[in-house]
Amino acid sequence: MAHGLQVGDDGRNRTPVLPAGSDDATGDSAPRAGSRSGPDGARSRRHDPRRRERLIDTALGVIAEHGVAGTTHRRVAAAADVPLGSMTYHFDGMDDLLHAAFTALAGRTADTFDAALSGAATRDEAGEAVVGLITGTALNAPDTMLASLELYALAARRPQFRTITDAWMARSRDALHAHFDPETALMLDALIEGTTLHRALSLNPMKIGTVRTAVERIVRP
Amino acid sequence: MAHGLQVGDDGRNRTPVLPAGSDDATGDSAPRAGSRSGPDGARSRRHDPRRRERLIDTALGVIAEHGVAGTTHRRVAAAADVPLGSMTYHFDGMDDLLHAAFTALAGRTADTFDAALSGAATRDEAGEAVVGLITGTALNAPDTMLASLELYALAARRPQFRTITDAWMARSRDALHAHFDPETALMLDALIEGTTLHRALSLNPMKIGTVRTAVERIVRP
DNA sequence: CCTTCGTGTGTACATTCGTACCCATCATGG
DNA sequence: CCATGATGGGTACGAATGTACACACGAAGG
Repeated sequence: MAHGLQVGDDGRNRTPVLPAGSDDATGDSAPRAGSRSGPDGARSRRHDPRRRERLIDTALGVIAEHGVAGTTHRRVAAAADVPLGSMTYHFDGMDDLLHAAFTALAGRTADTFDAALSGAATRDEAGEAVVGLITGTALNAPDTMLASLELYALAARRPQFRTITDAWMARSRDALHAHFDPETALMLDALIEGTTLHRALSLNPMKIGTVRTAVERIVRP
Repeated sequence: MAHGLQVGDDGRNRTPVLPAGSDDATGDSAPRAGSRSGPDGARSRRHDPRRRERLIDTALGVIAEHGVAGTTHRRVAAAADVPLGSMTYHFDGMDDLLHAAFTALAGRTADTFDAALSGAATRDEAGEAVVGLITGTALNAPDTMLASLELYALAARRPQFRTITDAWMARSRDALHAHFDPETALMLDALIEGTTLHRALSLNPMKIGTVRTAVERIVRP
């Protein structure tokens, strides 16, 4: 059972069901053999615990590469090397997959945020931690940045995804509140957002020195 | 002729073509009558100069509402009340439509930017103009904000759209350079981006006073 | 040992999409 | 007044997608 997705549920059967692979049987496929393999060649066909988590990770990669638009069950399944049917088993639908993927993304990013800021003892160290977040690899990994953009666009349009961004932003603000007054935290948050975005899109990204100057100016009392 | 789209080109004919509306003829539609109308009821069937521009405008609205993902020829055509075939006539394909739409969006936004900043005489006035841009209606119209997000996501993934964002950002920077040193202009640009984004996504958007404080801190020498 | 049920897999189907035509119609310019 | 080409319009077709099943397996419990 996954997600309360029940299998033989409400008694409605749709079609009489044909015996086996009777009439169409596309023929191509050759589904066995090489693919889906452990180090050994032959078997390794089943029993994949944590497959759902693996699918979520894979989905984030697909989202980053192709956008929410280009994220299809088939593409994610192929990238994770699982059969298409596995998607409908583990997720209630496309929205469920997207929701799970973006929730994971927001959670990890917020964790990174928390970790960087919780290590700072002084206000100056906190400022430098912010500089590190903006210029570091965690927030700027192309996959993370691209997927975040997709989440923003999605959340802006579909309220059901706003809860993810809301929770994310709340966690970011809280992490900043530990070191800065509320207003400054808000401004810093916006600066981080804009700077990260610009660094991702611009051909010649802002120098780290400029980032540091900007942070210093914002946090300067 | 539009865009070198030639009509009877490469000699391959696909199917014999059936006489008129023979077999499928979905039945619904009722394509004449009310729709597509000027103020008068009956005719008004053709001659629509500037249709291409109208389609671009409509496409921006569709992009804002449904995202690039949900932007289809059929949806744009329906929204603009033109037949589907008109899309392939005026645009070489989906990418051409998107490119035209986002180019128009970037141009208009940059115009707004220029206009606001060119009206400022002093550094303080320029700062207040920036505050006005962030909190004003032009950049924050939901359609503009949403479409911009879509453009960012698209440009981040497809280099052919980067020229649009690059030109846009260059114009923004230039407008700021008229009043601020290059480094400050860069920081301001990032701040504008992040603040606008946060204001669009957040449930309780940053107060205008906070925006003003942030701008003042950044431009503070 | 055998039953049973959660997990995994393969495939069909309705729907929607981009695009490519072919035909109709009007504005021009001779 | 007519020929002509640009413009507008309708529709068919292959491809891709989300989803729903029907079947296959294998570990847990008797």
